Formats: sequence, structure tokens, C-alpha cells
Amino acid sequence: MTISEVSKKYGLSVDTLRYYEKAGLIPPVNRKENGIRDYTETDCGWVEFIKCMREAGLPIEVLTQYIALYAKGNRTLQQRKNLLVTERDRLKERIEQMQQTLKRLNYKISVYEQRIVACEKKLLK
Amino acid sequence: MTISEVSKKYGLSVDTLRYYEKAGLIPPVNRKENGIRDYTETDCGWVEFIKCMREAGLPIEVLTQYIALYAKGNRTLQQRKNLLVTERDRLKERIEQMQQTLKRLNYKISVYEQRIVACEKKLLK
DNA sequence: GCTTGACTTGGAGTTGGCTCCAGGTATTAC
DNA sequence: GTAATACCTGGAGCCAACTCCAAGTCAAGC
Repeated sequence: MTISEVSKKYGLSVDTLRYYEKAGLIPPVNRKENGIRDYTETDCGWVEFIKCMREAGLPIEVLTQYIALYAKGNRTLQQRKNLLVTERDRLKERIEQMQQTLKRLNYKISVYEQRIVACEKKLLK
Repeated sequence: MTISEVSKKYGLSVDTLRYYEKAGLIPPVNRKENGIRDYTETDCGWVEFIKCMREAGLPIEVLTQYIALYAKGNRTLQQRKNLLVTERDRLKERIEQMQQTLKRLNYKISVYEQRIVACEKKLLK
């Protein structure tokens, strides 16, 4: 799979895909003899994973670390797990806070609705 | 209340507080004759509100718009409500996606736990 | 009356995360 | 064979959101 196909498939620009690889967010992508990227299923899997994690707000630095640990093989299982736990907890926190804010926005909107109705009544008098 | 007191109270740097005001994220803060900021309860309320919205990821530009509409008075009620509804919907979307990612991380962590246990067993043999 | 410390401003600098560009190579289409 | 197209690289540029800095004002304490 070429880079532009992967780009379309996941909605990431080719620049972003190359950037992710250079930055070590995904393991080095398979190449053809001429040096052109030829994404395997596995490569695509990484792209999808990283896209998902980035969208949830995990910082690039952390993901880079994760991939670096992954590259070191089985002896980093525990460290990788710890990293994921830390990020999971962070994410949970953020979600909870955002849920509070969602409630607040909903309440604020309902107050606006009441005020708008009240305003309209006034105008009709 | 001085800017440094507000800074401590809400955990925002004084630079950020001034930046927020200059950028129009909060309405102009009350001043003493000598030009020094003297935050009223109302000013503090705005700071708290904006802090909350920023933490939930609402962009500065949107919040600036909201404040600009607010400054125009009652005739912008509907527009302000619309803006809040848009942002509420966006936020809801983001939360749902993050919840998916949270699940995924939890699953991934559980797989790691199994693999770590398996590894330890192997070593004990 | 002079130092200290908290405030003021405008503007420059930084960070994270892309995004764009110039210059080059390789394959395909005519 | 040459033009178009898709890829490559290193590095510069850009945007959002702060963060820092220099130069100045002012009140309080010694």
C-alpha cells in the first residue's frame, strides 16, 4: 500500500504520515527496493492505533516512548503496561472533567432557552 | 482581588490571566484608579468559566466570540445559545470518542497483564 | 529619599503538532 | 526522449496557546 492510499484510508495527510514515522510514533515502515514506502497490514495497524491515540489527546512524546519500548522487545512489557496505565488514568480524568463541563453547558443552554422564551413573550405584549 | 490572588485561586498564571483579558476571552477586568486590576466576584466568575471551558478544549476563538456577543447585550441571546449548542455537540462527540479509546486502552492493558503473567510462569520453569 | 516588590504594557520567544517547500529520483504515458 | 506524476528527503514555516522579557509606574517600609 502506498503512502497516499494509507493517507486516504485513515484521513491523515501524507506529510503527517511521514512526520509520524520520522518522529518514531510508528515503527519504520516497510520499503520497496527503490526506497518507496509500501505499508503492510501491520504498518496500517500502527497508523490506525496512533491516529486513535492522538485523537484522544495522548501526546506525541508518550507515544514515541511507547514505540521505542516496543522496539526493545519482550523485556519491556511491564514498562509498556505502566505507560499505558498512566495514560489510561489521565484519559479517564479528562473524560470525567469534560463530562462535568458538558453538564454545565447543557444547563447553561437550558437557561438561555428560558430567557429567550421570556424575551419573546415580552415582545408580543 | 489582585491578579496574583486570582492566579493562585484558579491555578492560572498571571500572564495567562492578562492574555485572556487582552484576547477578549473574559470581559475587561475592573481597575483601580492607578490602572491596577481589581477583580470583582463577577470577574472571578468569568475567569472560572473560561478556565473550565478551556480545559474542556473549547478554542480561544470561540470563547472570544461568545464574550463579544455577550458584550452586545440581550439581542444576541439566540446567537450565544447557538454557539453554546454547537460547542456542546462537539464536546459530546469528543467525549464519546475518548470513551472508545479508554475502552481500547483498558483492553490493551488487560492483554499486557496476561502476557506478563505468562512470561513470569515461563521464567519460573 | 531610596530600595523593594507587585503591578503595568507591548512585544518577542517557545512548544507541540503539524504543513509546506525545494530539489531530486523513478516510473508511466505519449 | 520528454513530460507528467508520485514518490523521496531535509529543513523551513505556521498556528494556537501560552510564557517570558524589558522598561516603566507606584505604594510601603526603612
